[in-house]
Amino acid sequence: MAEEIKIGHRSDPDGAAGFTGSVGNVGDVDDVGDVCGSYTPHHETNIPLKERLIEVAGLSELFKVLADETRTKILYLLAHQELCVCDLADTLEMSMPAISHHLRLLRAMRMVKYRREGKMVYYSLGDDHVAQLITVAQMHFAEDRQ
Amino acid sequence: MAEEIKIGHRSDPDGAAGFTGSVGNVGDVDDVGDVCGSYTPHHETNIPLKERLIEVAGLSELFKVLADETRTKILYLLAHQELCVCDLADTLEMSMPAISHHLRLLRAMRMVKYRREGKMVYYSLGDDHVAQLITVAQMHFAEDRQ
DNA sequence: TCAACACTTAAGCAACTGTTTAATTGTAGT
DNA sequence: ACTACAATTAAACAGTTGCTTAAGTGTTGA
Repeated sequence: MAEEIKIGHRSDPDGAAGFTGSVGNVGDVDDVGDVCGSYTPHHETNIPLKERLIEVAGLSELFKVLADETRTKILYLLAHQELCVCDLADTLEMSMPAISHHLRLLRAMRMVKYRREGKMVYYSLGDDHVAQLITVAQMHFAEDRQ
Repeated sequence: MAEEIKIGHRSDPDGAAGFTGSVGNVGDVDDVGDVCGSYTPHHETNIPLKERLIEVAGLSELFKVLADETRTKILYLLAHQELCVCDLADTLEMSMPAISHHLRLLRAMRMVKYRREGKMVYYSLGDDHVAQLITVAQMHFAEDRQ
C-alpha cells in the first residue's frame, strides 16, 4: 500500500512533502511584524514564520492533485459511490491508461483507496476531508455569484 | 474589480469556469448505476450525472490556483495578516514581479482582496473559505501520519 | 496453459505553468 | 516636471504535466 511517486519532480527529500508541523488553525502563527513599514533595504525577515512556511509548502502537493479537471471529476464520482476503473473511463469518456494514471496520483496522496474483486479494482474516497475540500470549494464559487 | 484572466488557457467560454449548479453536499447526485456490471461494449452512460460533471470541472480551476507552492504560502501568510507585495516578496525571497503574477491569479479567483494605501497595495484573504481549504488540507495530511 | 479481460506501467510528445528580465503604470515628495 | 519607489504587465525560456500508444501484470475461466 505504501506508494512512493514523485509528483511534479520537485526537490522534496522528505517524501510526501515534509508536513510535520502542528495542525491548528490557519491564523495560528506568530506575527510577522510590518516587515516593510520603512522599507528600503531587504532587511531581516521573521524566522519562525518562515520555518512554518516549509510545512505549508507540502499542502500545495495535495492541491496539485486536485488541480486537474479529470481528477476532480473522478473524486466527485467517487464521493457518490465506489467505482471500478472501467466505469470511470466510460463515464468520463477517457482511455483507461489515462484514468489509471490519475488514480495513481490520487492513491499517492491517499485521496482514494481501492480493493480488488476478481479482475476489477474498485476505488472509493480515501477519507472525509477529500469530500470536504470539494464542498468548501463549491461554497467559495457560490459566494462569487452572490 | 472585475477581472478576466484565462488560467491555463483552457477553452472555457463561460468565463470563470461555468459553475452554475446547486451547491449541496458532494454526495447529492443521482446514482450512476453499475455501468460496467456486465462490461464489454462501452454502452450508454448516465446522462444527468455527466451534466453535473461540467459544473464540477470549474472547481479544478480554483484548486489549480492553490496548487502552487508560492501561492499556498502567500495565502498562509495572508490568513494571518494583511501584507503588501514587498512584504510578501521579502518574506518568500522572491522577485516582486513573480509575487505580483501570483497575486493576479489569486485575485482572478477572488481568493484575495486588496486596497491601495499610497504607493503600497495591501492584500488580504478574499473570504473564509480560503482559510478553510488550507485547514482541511492540513487535517488530511495530519491523518496520513496517524 | 492458454486466451480474454481489467488494469497498470513506461516512453514520448504536445501543451501548459512559473520564473526571469525588461518595460510600464501609478503615487508621493522635491 | 522630475525623481524615486511600489507594483503591474509582457515576452520568452525552462521545467512540468497529461494524454497517447504500446508493452506488461494479474486474475478468471476454458
